[in-house]
Amino acid sequence: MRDQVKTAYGGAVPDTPDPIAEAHRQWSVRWPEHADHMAAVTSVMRAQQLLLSRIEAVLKPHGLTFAAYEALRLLAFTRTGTLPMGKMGTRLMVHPASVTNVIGRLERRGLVGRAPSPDDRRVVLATITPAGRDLAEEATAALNEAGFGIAALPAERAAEITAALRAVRVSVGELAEG
Amino acid sequence: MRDQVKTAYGGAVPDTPDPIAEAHRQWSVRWPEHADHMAAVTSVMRAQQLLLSRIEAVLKPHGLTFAAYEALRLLAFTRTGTLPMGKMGTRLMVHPASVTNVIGRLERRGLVGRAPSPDDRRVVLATITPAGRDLAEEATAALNEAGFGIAALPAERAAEITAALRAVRVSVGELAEG
DNA sequence: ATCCAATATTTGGAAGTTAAAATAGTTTCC
DNA sequence: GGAAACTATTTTAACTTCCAAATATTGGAT
Repeated sequence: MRDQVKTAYGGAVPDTPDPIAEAHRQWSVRWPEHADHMAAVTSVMRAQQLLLSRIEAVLKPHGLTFAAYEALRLLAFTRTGTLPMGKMGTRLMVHPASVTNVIGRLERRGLVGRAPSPDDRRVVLATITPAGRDLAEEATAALNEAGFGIAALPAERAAEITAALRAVRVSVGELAEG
Repeated sequence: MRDQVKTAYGGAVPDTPDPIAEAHRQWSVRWPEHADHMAAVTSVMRAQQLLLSRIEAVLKPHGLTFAAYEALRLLAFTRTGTLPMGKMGTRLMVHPASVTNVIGRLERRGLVGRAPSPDDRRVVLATITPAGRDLAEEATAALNEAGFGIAALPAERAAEITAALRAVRVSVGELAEG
């Protein structure tokens, strides 16, 4: 079992002990006052990449991408299983066109239905079907079992991440201070 | 100045005080032992989305996407300004096909050159041009000025994020414990 | 010398993203 | 009652990413 440098996208092995620490060092030489920000941003990007690839690997056997899973879960979590397209975009923080796209694919698979709202005919209502509910439940169980790709991480460490990143969301104005 | 719910993709305003806290509550009801992991992962995804959109806004006037910037910066940071395509993929942690793609675009704009390696004819060497170097320098200055999208965040908070996320990278096996 | 397994890159295709324009329906306000 | 302004969704087009398959090239084993 050699320590080869393997495939390198999803689950990867860099050729430097810690590429981010290395970049931080490089930055410190020329722009010391910005090195911490650079490293934080790079860390977020890299963590997202790692987590996304693990999560999509868990979801793949169920035929879902992360985007599709999020949409399905959102619907499954509402009492009626129905939500206007626009509302979904807001909740998921994605572009309306992305909602159209994802829901379109889910619809073709019979996991959600689509119908114009009786109240406002501009509005299109997406509704999760029983099959969609089953799949959402199934996929959620799989993700939980897999600890969302970070099962090995103690819960306290996970909570620290949430807390540390709340500062970003506040700083960017998504959240009120709190 | 009303508190309207605005555009909602790039820089967004959710319709709940803190959507992640809300999701954590929901999760706690049914899967309490996984709620922290779910929240951490969701936080990373959301932070990445927010930061990426701010960073791309800074880079846009310079005609670069974040991916293009990273590739250019990587080349600019090597002494010779030259790297094999494969090596770039490893360093940037992206799929080889993505490297082909990005370098192709940079090449068309005269920011990098491409040439087969004299040593190994399977290998293609990408080299940054003087114009590429200038642009990289310029874009880096812009990013620094913008504090990488989190100028408002104190450096200590930024460092906390890097530290907290190092745990993820370790847990996933990208990094040795340290 | 040759064959075969590994390596490096590119191509083609599915998915996702965004911005901008098109379409349709609703509301507001004279 | 009708024009103008606004809102919701979809379409289109341009990018980006990844995967899987194809194409070259190399290097080691026979």
